Amino acid sequence: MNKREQILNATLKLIVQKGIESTPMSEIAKAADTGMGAIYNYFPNKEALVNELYFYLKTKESAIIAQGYDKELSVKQRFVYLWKKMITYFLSEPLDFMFLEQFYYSPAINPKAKHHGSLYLKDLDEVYLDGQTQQLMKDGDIKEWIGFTSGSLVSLVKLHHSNYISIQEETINKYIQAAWDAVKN
Amino acid sequence: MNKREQILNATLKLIVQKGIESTPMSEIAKAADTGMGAIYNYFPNKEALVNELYFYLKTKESAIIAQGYDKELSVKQRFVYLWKKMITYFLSEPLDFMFLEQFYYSPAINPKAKHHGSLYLKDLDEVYLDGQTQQLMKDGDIKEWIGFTSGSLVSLVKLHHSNYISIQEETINKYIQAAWDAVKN
Amino acid sequence: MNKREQILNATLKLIVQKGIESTPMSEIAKAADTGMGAIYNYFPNKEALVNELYFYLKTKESAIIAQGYDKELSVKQRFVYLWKKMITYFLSEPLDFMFLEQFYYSPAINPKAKHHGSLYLKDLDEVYLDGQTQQLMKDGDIKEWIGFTSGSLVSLVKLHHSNYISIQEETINKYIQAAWDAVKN
Amino acid sequence: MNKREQILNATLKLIVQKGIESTPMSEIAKAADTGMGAIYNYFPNKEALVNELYFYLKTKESAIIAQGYDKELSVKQRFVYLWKKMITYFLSEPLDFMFLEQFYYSPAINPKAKHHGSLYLKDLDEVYLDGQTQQLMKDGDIKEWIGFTSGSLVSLVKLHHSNYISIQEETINKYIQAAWDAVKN
DNA sequence: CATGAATGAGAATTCATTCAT
DNA sequence: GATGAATGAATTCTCATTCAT
Repeated sequence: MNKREQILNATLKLIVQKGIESTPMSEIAKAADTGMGAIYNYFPNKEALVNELYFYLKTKESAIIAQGYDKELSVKQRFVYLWKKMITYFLSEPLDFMFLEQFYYSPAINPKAKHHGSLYLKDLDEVYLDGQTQQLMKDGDIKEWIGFTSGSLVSLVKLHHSNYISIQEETINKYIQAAWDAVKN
Repeated sequence: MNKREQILNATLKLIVQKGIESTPMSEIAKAADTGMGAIYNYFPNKEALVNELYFYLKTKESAIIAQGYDKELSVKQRFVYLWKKMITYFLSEPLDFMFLEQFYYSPAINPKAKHHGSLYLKDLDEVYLDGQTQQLMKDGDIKEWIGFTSGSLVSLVKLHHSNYISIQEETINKYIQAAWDAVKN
Repeated sequence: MNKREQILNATLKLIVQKGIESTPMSEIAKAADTGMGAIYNYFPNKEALVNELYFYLKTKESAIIAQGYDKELSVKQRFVYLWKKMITYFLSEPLDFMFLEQFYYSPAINPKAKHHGSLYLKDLDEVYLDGQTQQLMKDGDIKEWIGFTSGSLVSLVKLHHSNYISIQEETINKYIQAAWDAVKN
Repeated sequence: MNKREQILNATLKLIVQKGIESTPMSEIAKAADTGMGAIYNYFPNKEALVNELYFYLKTKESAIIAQGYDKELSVKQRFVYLWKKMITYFLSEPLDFMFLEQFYYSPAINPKAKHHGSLYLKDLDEVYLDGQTQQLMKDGDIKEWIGFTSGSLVSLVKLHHSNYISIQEETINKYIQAAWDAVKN
């Protein structure tokens, strides 16, 4: 892990725990094991650091979800594959998940960084498009349907990380099936 | 509107627009049309103000959703009624919605205020319980199923308020039907 | 006790315990069992209140010390009487003593109130003057000698109220005798 | 003089002149020729600053009084030496003296800092102990006797710095002799 | 007269950012 | 490049004083 990533990860951990404004640059420096000045070699200021962190995590998320993805599978198989990848990732990386959730609406994240949020949807777009073309899935705006599915599944992760429920590996499949029931024709 | 609510509403508006830490108490006072000191007569400090705002909105949400609710209706009718009420409320009150979403995970909200979040679920609980008893709905943890449904629908509101999509009255029914398809047997 | 004295005594207690600036007018009002506005009927502002308290205590001190004083007694008898009166008073009224000690030098007390400090010395002045005239006591500036004696005895009260020592009734006489040894020819 | 001492001395001067609460940190910073933030590198907060100042002056006092002290001298010589050193120091450093006097009882000084007050008494203790052993001085609690002597002499310094009297070099000896008369057998 | 809510100036403290080393 | 002490603007919070009731 290079110094830039050290800084990003230290920032992630501290910000999720204490919030942006309760996390001084000095503490980030300490946690990243550098001096404060060094941070300013990689990021022009605190705001940029936080925004780049958002971007960094979104990119990471996309990469992980797309990993091992096989375009040749059936619509339903791809549907299950992608959503399962996402849930698994978010369950295994609470900090990543909580940061992204918490700052989705935050004015601390500028629109440019936020926009990147939709990049990973390309594969998903295709699945839903194919699903509609093959009459397997309900008609309508694809962005809306993806949001709909995503919301239901992410919601479970949210409850899990809030300690209201404890999601098990086997229940994931059940809920992905339900998500499919919602969108299928 | 009494002074306490004036302050809460001014706080809501400013915090959603600019974030907690970019909203000085002095600006809240100005927006609420009081002196700064008056705020401290109602709330011991800024943290408490934000937490009470969270609590206040959760209470408001519960009240609005439960309004006009008829326990005698069928499971499906109650399902539709409650979720529609929620979506309509969140679509009509973007500030309320964005605040609650944004601070769900925030370390700025303490667990006590957060806990209140689940209070309004009593009616929903009943619907899902009845649904399972009558074999109309899939088995499993009710909290999980409510989270699942809620997530899918809230997600649409989220996209709407992010200007990615524009939800119309008629599409709401379509998505509530899909949410039903997900949970029904 | 009239309201003015209620306020003065509440002020005394709170200020000795917590200091002037850590004692808000609102707390004084509460302790004096009045509203804040009432205080401003008796004292134009906080500074005046504190200064009048100083003056009030100095007057009280003078009155108590002079009480039962008999000018016809011998120099030594009067010396013992007055200093014993003073020590007894200061031992029995820790708050009075601590306030006067603490604010002797304080810039919070203006010179006019402070000046009053020497009023009660009239009787003492006479004792020392008579003592010098009768060649019983050492020559020199009377203010200095009174200060000298006063310092030694007050110091014991100070140690007592600081819990470093515990002065007993019988030891008072011993130290007044020593104080006499210091000034006698 | 290092920055820490610059800050302590600026604090001393301002606090004696205007009192703790009328001395903003910003003014201390200006007087110490630093930024406000720098003060907080040396002292965690204002209260700590004042307490450390008390401790600093007590330590300074001890050091100065003990300077050049010769344990081999007679009891009386040592008695005269130590008290003269103390008076001379307090006469030459009005700020040190007035600060220590003013805050002896102040709730602004915590017991820990105050406790240090008695450390310098070790040499004095010995003098009084030897004096009693050699039957030169009156019997009784040594802490009380030291307080007694100290009080009488300090009182003169107090009057001097209050401009009620003007102590001269030659009169010091007179009063130390009187102090000796008080304690001698 | 008495009350105590409201005001807002003023203080302590924090922390992003700079820059001498 | 890296460091972290120093800066001082900005923020939270307090509380003396006023004044409508």
